[in-house]
Amino acid sequence: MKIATYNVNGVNGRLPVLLRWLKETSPDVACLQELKAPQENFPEQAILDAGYKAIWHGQKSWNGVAILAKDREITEVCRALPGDPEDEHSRYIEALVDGITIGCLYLPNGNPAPGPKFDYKLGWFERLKIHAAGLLAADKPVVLTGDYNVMPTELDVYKPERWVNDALFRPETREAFKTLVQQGWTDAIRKIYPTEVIYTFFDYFRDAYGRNAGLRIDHFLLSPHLEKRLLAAGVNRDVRGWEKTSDHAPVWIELKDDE
DNA sequence: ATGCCGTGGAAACCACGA
Repeated sequence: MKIATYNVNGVNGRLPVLLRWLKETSPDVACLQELKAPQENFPEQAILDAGYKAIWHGQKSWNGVAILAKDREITEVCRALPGDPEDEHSRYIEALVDGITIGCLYLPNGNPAPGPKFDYKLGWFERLKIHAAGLLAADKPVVLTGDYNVMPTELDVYKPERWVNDALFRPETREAFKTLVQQGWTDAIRKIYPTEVIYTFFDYFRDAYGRNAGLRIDHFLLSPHLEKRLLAAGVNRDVRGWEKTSDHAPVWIELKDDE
């Protein structure tokens, strides 16, 4: 089973690219972030026509997450990260697909840091850790994937020294990601490629893609059950070079079928 | 060091992103 994640940066503006990517790479499950569309403006029919069922949590202007599945049922578990009823951002949706719990997340950017946006990011991280610990304790196959807005190590940044004070790379942010992983999760890309430079995001300007001036901020965290089933992982880097494309590239994993 | 680009929504600019 192939599972992919893609920060589309506007699901309607990106629809031709999204449909082409689905057709060319044919993931069984696709987690989308940054829909930037209210609930009623999600392009459900076009996605159904492409062969995918979908659940989504939209929001006017910003955020928004979705889970798509081809030829499979999607059973929604929740559409908010527990722990703060005041949080109105659409940044988390969770579903069961083929017995796998799939958490699709869009972690806050957090800039400028320090400040209230950075506090919100760290608070969101703390809630994610609590939720993730509960998922591990349930001892089931789980994937937590999406745009984490974190470069975990210097290997994941084209010029680390320029990012040390940025909310995506500050010590507090890296520490939060590290302690999350240390609960018992596996970073799928790093399991397959421990030392390679791999990026999932390239700024739109100054030809960041052409210069390979990127960041690795979209991640797959796997529970122990799924770590054993991991066959392959990668980035659809060429998608970032398409016309009218997102500033993120899709990331994917391939899992062995359950016995 | 920087929003130089891009999106959405409102209103011919602004917020936001990483």
